[in-house]
Amino acid sequence: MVMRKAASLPKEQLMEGIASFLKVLADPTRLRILHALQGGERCVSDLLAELPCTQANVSKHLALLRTAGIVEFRRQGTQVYYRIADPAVFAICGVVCGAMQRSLDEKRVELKAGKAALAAGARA
Amino acid sequence: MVMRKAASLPKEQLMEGIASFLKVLADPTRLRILHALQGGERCVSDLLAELPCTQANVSKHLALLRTAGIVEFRRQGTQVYYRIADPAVFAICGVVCGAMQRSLDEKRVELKAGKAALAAGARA
DNA sequence: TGACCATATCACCATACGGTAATATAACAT
DNA sequence: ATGTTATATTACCGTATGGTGATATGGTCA
Repeated sequence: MVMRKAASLPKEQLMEGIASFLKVLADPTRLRILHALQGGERCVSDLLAELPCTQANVSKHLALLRTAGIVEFRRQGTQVYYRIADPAVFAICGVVCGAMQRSLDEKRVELKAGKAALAAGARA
Repeated sequence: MVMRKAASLPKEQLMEGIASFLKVLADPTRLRILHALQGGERCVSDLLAELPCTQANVSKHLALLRTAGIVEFRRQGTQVYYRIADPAVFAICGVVCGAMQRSLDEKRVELKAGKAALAAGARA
């Protein structure tokens, strides 16, 4: 039996995919939109009320999130309700926050060590 | 006793922080660098050997990763060895891969449903 | 010192991206 | 039909970003 090469994309393409997914998340306005959607479905005008944004701008960001598969939507009358498609988004943000926290803590420690070294140098 | 306002940044700034952290991750070349570093410390010339990149380019990307606190480095002679500062990076990539996978699966299902609907429509 | 290696930084270009105003589309009401 | 509201799309502008070649910096060796 011939072994199929297990749908593992050329790794090169996987990197491209991860990068373009992350690019969509890597914008403060889109993160604010996702944060607003964390409280449940919202229609575009709800989002407009919560965000300091133009309607065109929000719509553009929503389109991006939509094509990335990060949000889904549903029409109700003239309104369009958006919702998070996969809560993994919040897991990502959580991990990022943790990493940032650790990174900051480390910087703080290094800073303290640096000051101590300087003081020692001054005494010498 | 006066309650301190618990170092909770204005949420606005938190979004900016997460976004700029993710922006650093959201580039295929930098992901390739991180992937190479997953096998342990590498010096710049090692990375140059593994990546289809200019030296200036790799150096620029490493500088970005450094200032974001994603990698750390150590000098040894004329060489500079880089390493991952926090393996959370890989956790993030893992979660992203999972989300992408689910998103693709969903698209596949919708596609199938769409075809079925078309077929039903054709029969009607 | 000077030559040589590894790495970092600079100046520049082309492209991508976020924001906006204007316009288009879609659903409903009259 | 016409008008109105809600959302999407388009065209454009300014800026940020990735890539590159040239140059600078820093360490080692003779």
